[in-house]
Amino acid sequence: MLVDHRVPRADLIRAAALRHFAEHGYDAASMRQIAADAGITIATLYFHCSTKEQLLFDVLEAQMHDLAAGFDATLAEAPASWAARLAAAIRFHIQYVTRDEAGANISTSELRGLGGELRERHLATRDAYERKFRQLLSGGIAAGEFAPVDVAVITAGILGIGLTVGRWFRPNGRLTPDEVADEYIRFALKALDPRLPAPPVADRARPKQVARRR
Amino acid sequence: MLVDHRVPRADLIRAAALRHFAEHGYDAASMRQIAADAGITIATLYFHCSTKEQLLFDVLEAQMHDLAAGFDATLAEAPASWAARLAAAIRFHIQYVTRDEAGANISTSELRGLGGELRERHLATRDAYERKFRQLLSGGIAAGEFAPVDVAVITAGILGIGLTVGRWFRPNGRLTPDEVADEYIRFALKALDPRLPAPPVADRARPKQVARRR
DNA sequence: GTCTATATATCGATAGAC
DNA sequence: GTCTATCGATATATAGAC
Repeated sequence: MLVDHRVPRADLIRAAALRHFAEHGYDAASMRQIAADAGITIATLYFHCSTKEQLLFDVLEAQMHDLAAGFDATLAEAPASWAARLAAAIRFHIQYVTRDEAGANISTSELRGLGGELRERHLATRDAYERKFRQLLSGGIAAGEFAPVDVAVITAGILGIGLTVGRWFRPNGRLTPDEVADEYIRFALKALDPRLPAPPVADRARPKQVARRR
Repeated sequence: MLVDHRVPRADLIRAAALRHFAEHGYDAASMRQIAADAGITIATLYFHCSTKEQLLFDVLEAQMHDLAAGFDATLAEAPASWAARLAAAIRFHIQYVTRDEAGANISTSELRGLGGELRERHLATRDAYERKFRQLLSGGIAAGEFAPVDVAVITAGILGIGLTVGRWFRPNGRLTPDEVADEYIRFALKALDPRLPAPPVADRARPKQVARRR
């Protein structure tokens, strides 16, 4: 009775799929192995999902909605200043991607597996999350709490940092997720401080390009 | 005589492989299609390379050596100040990943295709490039031209930005590669300016975590 | 060096019994 | 809902003629 019916099968399947997509990549992941990991056969797996691509879509969407919900919950209790809110958002994002669960962030790396309408729909979900981050920057700039920057470019940079942190971070490494977040928060808030002068634009002489190997 | 023997076959094969690995990913890329793209059959392809994994290794190594050579050439003619040198390095990196050639940076996304010794060897090549970047930061800090930061973390962040720029940048977009580089250079140099005070450490209260879907 | 033909394995997806 | 068995396509890699 109290065995394991408490976790719906669909969630078991998504969890298994996430592990395999994250570890082997979408194309290399096998539906047979995903099914085995979820304790069923491939035929049963196909009873629960229509195609491999649809399964990837479901996994990515569930993850992005999870991320967005955590973001909202974090900001709901964050202090009022724009700097504090951006700091809380960065810290949440870093903590999310440094969880030791498999595949904390495969939305970018496995997006190639999606095509057509499913791809468009997931990109819209991703954009919605990025827009939340952008509004933190543009709001702070409008309020005079941040120095003016190119909001789209800097937002992409901050999210890009988070994306790659998930790749190199190791739970037993030198720093904790909080310490990593501290470093990036300090870096970003100093760069965004409106009271500080911007450095002179650096020499824009084109760097020397060596011929690429063909 | 002056037909196309000027480009060695091995280079044609690597270029075709790079295109397919970048576009479809390592696992989804087909050796038959790579061969066809290079104007030969799969049997001829296997005459020139031993395995698909070895071909990926060769492609990634050629690209990293290309990147490192460009980096060295850029710094060889960069001004003496650490800020100017870091700016030149960032600009070079951004310009490299925003080239419209296919797969300007697949070293991270397709690393999963390598295992065992080949993986270790390529990681060593990658580390060598990252070390060049780290030395710009640690050198500037030691000289008092940069504020003290965690060199490994900030270097990873800067390279992470570059990695993701290669994903969203579009040649006909709003900004040129130089303008994108300007934005990140300004951001980084301001954050690293030793004459400016660091912002107060942000509230480290743990962000609220919602339960993840299973 | 390049080809045709093929060996062998695994893939995604389905049919149909229970 | 879950299974066994299988279809048809495609994959990497190789054998052997030229």
